[in-house]
Amino acid sequence: MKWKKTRPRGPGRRAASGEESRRRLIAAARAEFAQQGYRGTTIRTIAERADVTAAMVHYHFGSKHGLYLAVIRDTLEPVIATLQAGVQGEAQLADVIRSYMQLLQRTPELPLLIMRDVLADDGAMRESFIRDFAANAGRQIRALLEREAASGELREDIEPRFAAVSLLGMAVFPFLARPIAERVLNIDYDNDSLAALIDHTLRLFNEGARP
Amino acid sequence: MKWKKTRPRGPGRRAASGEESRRRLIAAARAEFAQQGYRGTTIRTIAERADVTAAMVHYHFGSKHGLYLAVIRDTLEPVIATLQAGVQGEAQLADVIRSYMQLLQRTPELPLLIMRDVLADDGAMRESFIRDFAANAGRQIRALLEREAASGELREDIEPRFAAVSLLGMAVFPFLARPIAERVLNIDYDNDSLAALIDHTLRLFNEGARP
DNA sequence: TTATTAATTAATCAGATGTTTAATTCGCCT
DNA sequence: AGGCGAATTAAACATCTGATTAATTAATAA
Repeated sequence: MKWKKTRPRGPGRRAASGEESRRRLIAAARAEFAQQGYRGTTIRTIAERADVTAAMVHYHFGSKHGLYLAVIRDTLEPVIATLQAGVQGEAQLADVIRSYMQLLQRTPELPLLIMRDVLADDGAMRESFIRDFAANAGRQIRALLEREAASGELREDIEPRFAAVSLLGMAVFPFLARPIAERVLNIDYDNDSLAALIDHTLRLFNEGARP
Repeated sequence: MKWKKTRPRGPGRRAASGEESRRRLIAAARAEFAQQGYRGTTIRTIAERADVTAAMVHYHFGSKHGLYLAVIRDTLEPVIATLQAGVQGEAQLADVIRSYMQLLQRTPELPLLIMRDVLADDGAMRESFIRDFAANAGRQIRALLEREAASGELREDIEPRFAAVSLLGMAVFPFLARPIAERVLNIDYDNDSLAALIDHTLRLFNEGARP
Protein backbone atom coordinates (compact mmCIF):
# COMPACT_ATOMS: atom_id res chain seq x y z
CA MET A 1 0.00 0.00 0.00
CA LYS A 2 1.33 3.43 -0.97
CA TRP A 3 0.95 6.46 1.29
CA LYS A 4 0.89 9.18 -1.31
CA LYS A 5 -0.73 11.67 1.02
CA THR A 6 1.45 11.30 4.09
CA ARG A 7 4.90 10.79 2.54
CA PRO A 8 6.73 14.05 3.37
CA ARG A 9 8.54 14.33 0.04
CA GLY A 10 9.77 11.67 -2.33
CA PRO A 11 11.60 11.65 -5.62
CA GLY A 12 10.12 13.05 -8.79
CA ARG A 13 9.78 16.27 -10.68
CA ARG A 14 8.39 19.26 -8.80
CA ALA A 15 5.92 21.88 -9.91
CA ALA A 16 8.45 24.71 -10.00
CA SER A 17 10.70 24.54 -13.03
CA GLY A 18 14.29 23.42 -12.56
CA GLU A 19 15.50 26.97 -12.99
CA GLU A 20 14.19 27.70 -9.51
CA SER A 21 16.33 25.03 -7.84
CA ARG A 22 19.30 26.20 -9.83
CA ARG A 23 18.91 29.75 -8.56
CA ARG A 24 18.46 28.64 -4.97
CA LEU A 25 21.58 26.47 -5.19
CA ILE A 26 23.66 29.37 -6.45
CA ALA A 27 22.40 31.68 -3.72
CA ALA A 28 23.03 29.11 -1.00
CA ALA A 29 26.46 28.25 -2.36
CA ARG A 30 27.49 31.90 -2.57
CA ALA A 31 26.73 32.43 1.10
CA GLU A 32 28.45 29.23 2.20
CA PHE A 33 31.53 29.66 0.01
CA ALA A 34 31.99 33.22 1.26
CA GLN A 35 31.67 32.21 4.88
CA GLN A 36 33.38 28.83 5.00
CA GLY A 37 35.53 28.82 1.88
CA TYR A 38 35.38 26.36 -0.97
CA ARG A 39 36.85 23.39 0.84
CA GLY A 40 35.10 24.21 4.06
CA THR A 41 31.74 23.96 2.35
CA THR A 42 30.06 20.62 1.67
CA ILE A 43 27.52 20.08 -1.05
CA ARG A 44 25.20 18.65 1.59
CA THR A 45 25.28 21.94 3.49
CA ILE A 46 24.56 23.88 0.34
CA ALA A 47 21.77 21.52 -0.67
CA GLU A 48 20.14 21.71 2.73
CA ARG A 49 20.22 25.48 2.64
CA ALA A 50 18.68 25.44 -0.82
CA ASP A 51 16.10 22.88 0.32
CA VAL A 52 17.06 20.22 -2.23
CA THR A 53 19.27 17.15 -2.09
CA ALA A 54 22.98 16.97 -2.75
CA ALA A 55 22.45 15.07 -5.99
CA MET A 56 20.91 18.22 -7.50
CA VAL A 57 24.30 19.88 -7.43
CA HIS A 58 25.63 17.30 -9.86
CA TYR A 59 22.50 17.30 -11.93
CA HIS A 60 22.55 21.07 -12.47
CA PHE A 61 26.27 21.87 -12.33
CA GLY A 62 28.07 18.60 -12.92
CA SER A 63 30.25 18.92 -9.85
CA LYS A 64 30.96 21.03 -6.81
CA HIS A 65 33.56 22.90 -8.83
CA GLY A 66 31.05 23.60 -11.56
CA LEU A 67 28.74 25.14 -9.01
CA TYR A 68 31.61 27.27 -7.76
CA LEU A 69 32.27 28.59 -11.25
CA ALA A 70 28.61 29.44 -11.65
CA VAL A 71 28.66 31.33 -8.34
CA ILE A 72 31.72 33.35 -9.34
CA ARG A 73 30.25 34.30 -12.70
CA ASP A 74 26.93 35.19 -11.20
CA THR A 75 28.47 37.35 -8.49
CA LEU A 76 31.03 39.14 -10.62
CA GLU A 77 28.68 40.25 -13.35
CA PRO A 78 27.51 43.46 -11.69
CA VAL A 79 31.06 44.45 -10.76
CA ILE A 80 32.29 44.22 -14.30
CA ALA A 81 29.24 46.09 -15.52
CA THR A 82 29.84 48.87 -13.01
CA LEU A 83 33.45 49.34 -13.98
CA GLN A 84 32.82 49.18 -17.70
CA ALA A 85 30.01 51.66 -17.48
CA GLY A 86 32.36 53.99 -15.61
CA VAL A 87 35.02 53.95 -18.24
CA GLN A 88 32.85 53.93 -21.32
CA GLY A 89 30.63 56.67 -19.97
CA GLU A 90 33.70 58.85 -19.33
CA ALA A 91 32.72 59.19 -15.70
CA GLN A 92 34.96 60.89 -13.15
CA LEU A 93 37.28 58.71 -11.11
CA ALA A 94 35.42 59.77 -8.00
CA ASP A 95 32.12 58.51 -9.38
CA VAL A 96 33.54 55.12 -10.27
CA ILE A 97 35.09 54.64 -6.84
CA ARG A 98 31.87 55.77 -5.22
CA SER A 99 29.68 53.31 -7.07
CA TYR A 100 32.23 50.56 -6.59
CA MET A 101 32.25 51.00 -2.82
CA GLN A 102 28.49 51.16 -2.74
CA LEU A 103 28.38 47.93 -4.68
CA LEU A 104 30.69 46.34 -2.13
CA GLN A 105 28.35 47.41 0.63
CA ARG A 106 25.36 45.86 -1.11
CA THR A 107 27.21 42.61 -1.79
CA PRO A 108 29.16 41.88 1.39
CA GLU A 109 30.17 38.37 0.30
CA LEU A 110 31.82 39.70 -2.85
CA PRO A 111 35.24 40.61 -1.43
CA LEU A 112 35.35 37.39 0.58
CA LEU A 113 34.61 35.37 -2.52
CA ILE A 114 37.22 37.19 -4.55
CA MET A 115 39.85 37.12 -1.88
CA ARG A 116 39.53 33.43 -1.20
CA ASP A 117 40.03 32.98 -4.88
CA VAL A 118 42.98 35.29 -5.12
CA LEU A 119 44.70 33.92 -2.06
CA ALA A 120 44.50 30.26 -2.87
CA ASP A 121 47.35 29.22 -5.06
CA ASP A 122 45.52 26.18 -6.29
CA GLY A 123 46.06 27.46 -9.79
CA ALA A 124 43.30 26.78 -12.26
CA MET A 125 40.69 28.86 -10.52
CA ARG A 126 42.92 31.85 -10.07
CA GLU A 127 44.09 31.94 -13.65
CA SER A 128 40.58 32.07 -15.00
CA PHE A 129 39.65 34.68 -12.44
CA ILE A 130 42.48 36.93 -13.53
CA ARG A 131 41.71 36.44 -17.20
CA ASP A 132 37.97 36.89 -16.96
CA PHE A 133 37.78 39.62 -14.40
CA ALA A 134 40.82 41.09 -12.72
CA ALA A 135 42.65 41.93 -15.92
CA ASN A 136 39.58 43.75 -17.10
CA ALA A 137 38.97 45.64 -13.88
CA GLY A 138 42.64 46.51 -13.50
CA ARG A 139 42.79 47.92 -17.00
CA GLN A 140 39.72 50.04 -16.37
CA ILE A 141 41.18 51.54 -13.20
CA ARG A 142 44.49 52.23 -14.88
CA ALA A 143 42.74 53.75 -17.84
CA LEU A 144 40.81 56.07 -15.57
CA LEU A 145 43.95 57.15 -13.74
CA GLU A 146 45.90 57.68 -16.90
CA ARG A 147 43.11 59.78 -18.34
CA GLU A 148 43.18 61.97 -15.24
CA ALA A 149 46.94 62.16 -15.36
CA ALA A 150 46.86 63.18 -19.00
CA SER A 151 44.47 66.03 -18.31
CA GLY A 152 46.75 67.28 -15.57
CA GLU A 153 44.53 66.34 -12.66
CA LEU A 154 47.13 64.16 -10.99
CA ARG A 155 50.50 65.14 -9.56
CA GLU A 156 53.24 64.32 -12.00
CA ASP A 157 55.45 62.66 -9.41
CA ILE A 158 52.80 60.05 -8.65
CA GLU A 159 53.17 56.74 -10.41
CA PRO A 160 49.75 55.75 -11.85
CA ARG A 161 50.33 52.04 -11.11
CA PHE A 162 50.98 52.80 -7.45
CA ALA A 163 48.06 55.18 -7.29
CA ALA A 164 45.81 52.42 -8.63
CA VAL A 165 46.85 49.89 -6.02
CA SER A 166 46.57 52.41 -3.19
CA LEU A 167 43.15 53.50 -4.32
CA LEU A 168 41.96 49.92 -4.61
CA GLY A 169 43.35 49.16 -1.18
CA MET A 170 41.51 52.07 0.42
CA ALA A 171 38.30 51.11 -1.35
CA VAL A 172 38.34 47.35 -0.79
CA PHE A 173 40.11 46.85 2.51
CA PRO A 174 37.36 48.28 4.73
CA PHE A 175 34.99 45.62 3.40
CA LEU A 176 37.51 42.81 3.48
CA ALA A 177 38.49 43.51 7.06
CA ARG A 178 34.97 44.45 8.08
CA PRO A 179 34.70 42.22 11.15
CA ILE A 180 37.92 43.68 12.48
CA ALA A 181 37.25 47.23 11.43
CA GLU A 182 33.89 47.15 13.15
CA ARG A 183 35.13 45.89 16.47
CA VAL A 184 38.65 47.25 16.67
CA LEU A 185 38.39 50.58 14.86
CA ASN A 186 34.72 51.24 15.61
CA ILE A 187 33.80 51.67 11.97
CA ASP A 188 30.08 51.47 11.14
CA TYR A 189 28.65 50.19 7.89
CA ASP A 190 25.22 51.75 7.68
CA ASN A 191 24.40 54.00 4.74
CA ASP A 192 25.36 57.27 6.39
CA SER A 193 28.65 56.00 7.76
CA LEU A 194 29.51 54.49 4.42
CA ALA A 195 28.82 57.78 2.65
CA ALA A 196 31.18 59.46 5.11
CA LEU A 197 33.83 56.80 4.52
CA ILE A 198 33.56 57.24 0.75
CA ASP A 199 33.90 61.01 1.05
CA HIS A 200 36.86 60.56 3.34
CA THR A 201 38.54 58.13 0.94
CA LEU A 202 38.21 60.45 -2.03
CA ARG A 203 39.34 63.49 -0.03
CA LEU A 204 42.34 61.62 1.32
CA PHE A 205 43.30 60.48 -2.15
CA ASN A 206 42.93 63.96 -3.58
CA GLU A 207 44.32 66.14 -0.87
CA GLY A 208 46.23 64.02 1.63
CA ALA A 209 46.14 64.12 5.40
CA ARG A 210 48.53 66.94 6.25
CA PRO A 211 47.16 70.40 6.94
CA MET B 1 64.25 -12.07 12.13
CA LYS B 2 64.52 -8.33 12.60
CA TRP B 3 66.00 -6.10 9.93
CA LYS B 4 67.36 -3.37 12.10
CA LYS B 5 69.77 -2.20 9.46
CA THR B 6 67.52 -2.18 6.40
CA ARG B 7 64.23 -0.98 7.92
CA PRO B 8 63.98 2.56 6.57
CA ARG B 9 62.60 4.07 9.77
CA GLY B 10 60.53 2.54 12.50
CA PRO B 11 58.92 3.88 15.65
CA GLY B 12 60.91 5.12 18.57
CA ARG B 13 62.58 8.23 19.86
CA ARG B 14 64.95 10.05 17.50
CA ALA B 15 68.30 11.65 18.19
CA ALA B 16 67.07 15.20 17.78
CA SER B 17 65.03 16.42 20.72
CA GLY B 18 61.28 16.74 20.30
CA GLU B 19 61.58 20.48 20.02
CA GLU B 20 62.99 20.01 16.56
CA SER B 21 59.94 18.13 15.25
CA ARG B 22 57.73 20.71 16.85
CA ARG B 23 59.46 23.53 15.00
CA ARG B 24 59.37 21.71 11.69
CA LEU B 25 55.67 21.01 12.08
CA ILE B 26 54.93 24.67 12.70
CA ALA B 27 56.95 25.76 9.70
CA ALA B 28 55.33 23.20 7.43
CA ALA B 29 51.86 24.02 8.72
CA ARG B 30 52.36 27.74 8.24
CA ALA B 31 53.19 27.28 4.58
CA GLU B 32 50.34 24.87 3.95
CA PHE B 33 47.71 26.85 5.85
CA ALA B 34 48.66 30.01 4.02
CA GLN B 35 48.51 28.35 0.63
CA GLN B 36 45.62 25.94 0.98
CA GLY B 37 43.70 27.31 3.92
CA TYR B 38 42.86 25.54 7.15
CA ARG B 39 40.27 23.17 5.77
CA GLY B 40 42.19 22.60 2.57
CA THR B 41 45.23 21.38 4.48
CA THR B 42 45.44 17.82 5.80
CA ILE B 43 47.59 16.84 8.73
CA ARG B 44 49.12 14.14 6.54
CA THR B 45 50.33 16.79 4.09
CA ILE B 46 51.80 18.84 6.91
CA ALA B 47 53.44 15.80 8.47
CA GLU B 48 54.96 14.72 5.19
CA ARG B 49 56.38 18.19 4.62
CA ALA B 50 57.85 18.15 8.13
CA ASP B 51 59.14 14.61 7.61
CA VAL B 52 57.26 13.09 10.52
CA THR B 53 54.00 11.17 10.80
CA ALA B 54 50.53 12.57 11.28
CA ALA B 55 50.34 11.24 14.82
CA MET B 56 53.02 13.74 15.83
CA VAL B 57 50.57 16.55 15.29
CA HIS B 58 48.39 15.19 18.04
CA TYR B 59 51.30 14.36 20.27
CA HIS B 60 52.74 17.87 20.14
CA PHE B 61 49.65 20.01 19.64
CA GLY B 62 46.70 17.86 20.66
CA SER B 63 44.78 18.43 17.45
CA LYS B 64 44.92 20.08 14.05
CA HIS B 65 43.28 23.12 15.58
CA GLY B 66 45.91 23.26 18.29
CA LEU B 67 48.62 23.28 15.65
CA TYR B 68 46.81 26.09 13.88
CA LEU B 69 46.78 28.15 17.05
CA ALA B 70 50.49 27.57 17.51
CA VAL B 71 51.15 28.70 13.94
CA ILE B 72 49.15 31.88 14.40
CA ARG B 73 50.92 32.77 17.65
CA ASP B 74 54.31 32.02 16.20
CA THR B 75 53.70 34.08 13.08
CA LEU B 76 52.09 37.06 14.75
CA GLU B 77 54.75 37.61 17.38
CA PRO B 78 57.06 39.79 15.26
CA VAL B 79 54.15 41.88 14.03
CA ILE B 80 53.01 42.70 17.51
CA ALA B 81 56.56 43.44 18.55
CA THR B 82 57.03 45.79 15.61
CA LEU B 83 53.90 47.74 16.37
CA GLN B 84 54.51 47.94 20.09
CA ALA B 85 58.06 49.12 19.59
CA GLY B 86 56.72 51.84 17.31
CA VAL B 87 54.33 53.23 19.85
CA GLN B 88 56.43 52.84 22.96
CA GLY B 89 59.50 54.26 21.26
CA GLU B 90 57.45 57.27 20.17
CA ALA B 91 58.39 56.64 16.56
CA GLN B 92 56.89 58.64 13.72
CA LEU B 93 53.84 57.24 11.97
CA ALA B 94 55.92 57.01 8.80
CA ASP B 95 58.51 54.81 10.48
CA VAL B 96 55.89 52.41 11.82
CA ILE B 97 54.18 52.04 8.44
CA ARG B 98 57.54 51.59 6.79
CA SER B 99 58.66 48.78 9.06
CA TYR B 100 55.24 47.19 8.92
CA MET B 101 55.29 47.03 5.13
CA GLN B 102 58.83 45.72 5.16
CA LEU B 103 57.76 43.02 7.58
CA LEU B 104 54.94 42.07 5.22
CA GLN B 105 57.42 41.73 2.40
CA ARG B 106 59.66 39.46 4.46
CA THR B 107 56.72 37.32 5.58
CA PRO B 108 54.54 36.89 2.50
CA GLU B 109 52.32 34.26 4.08
CA LEU B 110 51.38 36.56 6.94
CA PRO B 111 48.53 38.50 5.30
CA LEU B 112 47.12 35.30 3.83
CA LEU B 113 47.15 33.66 7.22
CA ILE B 114 45.51 36.62 8.89
CA MET B 115 42.95 37.18 6.21
CA ARG B 116 41.83 33.59 6.06
CA ASP B 117 41.29 33.90 9.75
CA VAL B 118 39.44 37.15 9.58
CA LEU B 119 37.23 35.98 6.76
CA ALA B 120 36.16 32.69 8.25
CA ASP B 121 33.18 33.13 10.49
CA ASP B 122 33.85 29.96 12.38
CA GLY B 123 33.82 31.97 15.55
CA ALA B 124 36.22 30.77 18.19
CA MET B 125 39.35 31.37 16.15
CA ARG B 126 38.37 34.85 15.08
CA GLU B 127 37.45 35.97 18.54
CA SER B 128 40.82 34.98 19.96
CA PHE B 129 42.56 36.57 16.99
CA ILE B 130 40.81 39.86 17.59
CA ARG B 131 41.50 39.72 21.31
CA ASP B 132 45.13 38.71 21.10
CA PHE B 133 46.24 40.66 18.08
CA ALA B 134 43.90 42.86 16.13
CA ALA B 135 42.67 44.80 19.12
CA ASN B 136 46.27 45.45 20.05
CA ALA B 137 47.41 46.47 16.59
CA GLY B 138 44.34 48.58 16.00
CA ARG B 139 44.85 50.45 19.23
CA GLN B 140 48.47 51.13 18.35
CA ILE B 141 47.60 52.59 14.96
CA ARG B 142 44.86 54.71 16.43
CA ALA B 143 47.13 55.89 19.20
CA LEU B 144 49.74 56.93 16.66
CA LEU B 145 47.21 58.82 14.57
CA GLU B 146 45.67 60.51 17.55
CA ARG B 147 49.08 61.60 18.76
CA GLU B 148 49.78 63.13 15.37
CA ALA B 149 46.38 64.75 15.33
CA ALA B 150 46.95 66.20 18.79
CA SER B 151 50.22 67.78 17.75
CA GLY B 152 48.51 69.38 14.78
CA GLU B 153 50.13 67.22 12.12
CA LEU B 154 46.83 65.97 10.71
CA ARG B 155 44.06 67.91 9.05
CA GLU B 156 41.28 68.57 11.50
CA ASP B 157 38.54 67.50 9.12
CA ILE B 158 39.98 63.99 8.85
CA GLU B 159 38.42 61.39 11.08
CA PRO B 160 41.24 59.39 12.75
CA ARG B 161 39.28 56.13 12.57
CA PHE B 162 38.85 56.50 8.82
CA ALA B 163 42.45 57.54 8.40
CA ALA B 164 43.52 54.38 10.22
CA VAL B 165 41.50 52.08 7.99
CA SER B 166 42.64 53.84 4.82
CA LEU B 167 46.26 53.68 5.86
CA LEU B 168 45.99 50.02 6.74
CA GLY B 169 44.31 49.35 3.43
CA MET B 170 47.07 51.04 1.47
CA ALA B 171 49.72 49.19 3.47
CA VAL B 172 48.23 45.71 3.48
CA PHE B 173 46.30 45.42 0.26
CA PRO B 174 49.31 45.34 -2.08
CA PHE B 175 50.54 42.23 -0.30
CA LEU B 176 47.15 40.61 -0.04
CA ALA B 177 46.40 41.07 -3.70
CA ARG B 178 49.96 40.44 -4.74
CA PRO B 179 49.29 37.78 -7.40
CA ILE B 180 46.81 40.11 -9.05
CA ALA B 181 48.80 43.28 -8.55
CA GLU B 182 51.83 41.68 -10.14
CA ARG B 183 50.10 40.50 -13.24
CA VAL B 184 47.38 43.05 -13.75
CA LEU B 185 48.93 46.26 -12.48
CA ASN B 186 52.56 45.36 -13.21
CA ILE B 187 53.67 45.98 -9.65
CA ASP B 188 57.07 44.50 -8.69
CA TYR B 189 58.00 43.26 -5.24
CA ASP B 190 61.78 43.40 -5.18
CA ASN B 191 63.47 45.58 -2.57
CA ASP B 192 63.80 48.67 -4.73
CA SER B 193 60.24 48.58 -5.98
CA LEU B 194 58.96 48.04 -2.49
CA ALA B 195 60.91 51.04 -1.22
CA ALA B 196 59.29 53.10 -3.97
CA LEU B 197 55.86 51.78 -3.05
CA ILE B 198 56.38 52.66 0.59
CA ASP B 199 57.50 56.18 -0.29
CA HIS B 200 54.53 56.54 -2.58
CA THR B 201 52.13 55.34 0.12
CA LEU B 202 53.41 57.79 2.70
CA ARG B 203 53.47 60.69 0.24
CA LEU B 204 49.95 59.92 -0.91
CA PHE B 205 48.72 59.77 2.66
CA ASN B 206 50.45 63.02 3.57
CA GLU B 207 49.91 65.14 0.52
CA GLY B 208 47.26 63.55 -1.70
CA ALA B 209 47.25 63.04 -5.43
CA ARG B 210 46.10 66.40 -6.78
CA PRO B 211 48.66 68.93 -7.96
C1' DT C 1 -3.95 8.99 -23.95
C1' DT C 2 0.53 7.48 -24.21
C1' DA C 3 5.47 7.92 -24.62
C1' DT C 4 9.27 10.73 -23.67
C1' DT C 5 11.93 13.71 -21.26
C1' DA C 6 13.16 16.73 -17.25
C1' DA C 7 13.65 17.05 -12.35
C1' DT C 8 14.10 15.08 -8.15
C1' DT C 9 15.10 11.82 -4.09
C1' DA C 10 17.15 7.92 -1.52
C1' DA C 11 20.64 4.76 -1.23
C1' DT C 12 25.14 3.57 -1.98
C1' DC C 13 30.33 3.79 -2.93
C1' DA C 14 35.08 4.54 -2.73
C1' DG C 15 38.37 7.52 -0.94
C1' DA C 16 39.98 10.95 2.31
C1' DT C 17 40.33 12.89 6.96
C1' DG C 18 41.06 13.77 12.04
C1' DT C 19 41.95 11.05 15.79
C1' DT C 20 43.23 7.07 18.83
C1' DT C 21 45.85 3.10 20.30
C1' DA C 22 49.51 -0.09 20.87
C1' DA C 23 54.08 -1.00 20.03
C1' DT C 24 58.86 0.54 19.66
C1' DT C 25 63.19 3.10 20.33
C1' DC C 26 66.17 6.30 22.51
C1' DG C 27 67.97 9.47 26.14
C1' DC C 28 68.59 10.26 30.88
C1' DC C 29 68.55 9.67 35.86
C1' DT C 30 69.59 6.65 39.74
C1' DA D 1 72.96 -1.61 34.35
C1' DG D 2 68.32 -0.97 34.70
C1' DG D 3 64.18 1.44 34.36
C1' DC D 4 61.23 5.30 33.47
C1' DG D 5 59.49 8.58 30.52
C1' DA D 6 59.70 11.19 26.17
C1' DA D 7 59.36 10.79 21.21
C1' DT D 8 58.05 8.40 17.39
C1' DT D 9 55.77 5.15 14.02
C1' DA D 10 52.29 2.03 11.93
C1' DA D 11 47.84 0.52 11.92
C1' DA D 12 43.14 0.85 12.77
C1' DC D 13 38.62 3.56 13.37
C1' DA D 14 34.69 6.16 12.77
C1' DT D 15 33.09 9.85 10.23
C1' DC D 16 32.60 12.80 6.37
C1' DT D 17 32.82 13.93 1.46
C1' DG D 18 32.07 14.22 -3.55
C1' DA D 19 30.10 11.46 -6.78
C1' DT D 20 27.12 7.80 -8.98
C1' DT D 21 23.04 5.00 -9.77
C1' DA D 22 18.41 3.44 -9.82
C1' DA D 23 13.86 4.53 -8.87
C1' DT D 24 10.11 7.90 -9.01
C1' DT D 25 7.19 11.71 -10.29
C1' DA D 26 5.64 15.59 -13.13
C1' DA D 27 5.45 18.12 -17.35
C1' DT D 28 5.19 17.88 -22.23
C1' DA D 29 5.06 16.21 -26.93
C1' DA D 30 2.92 12.87 -30.20
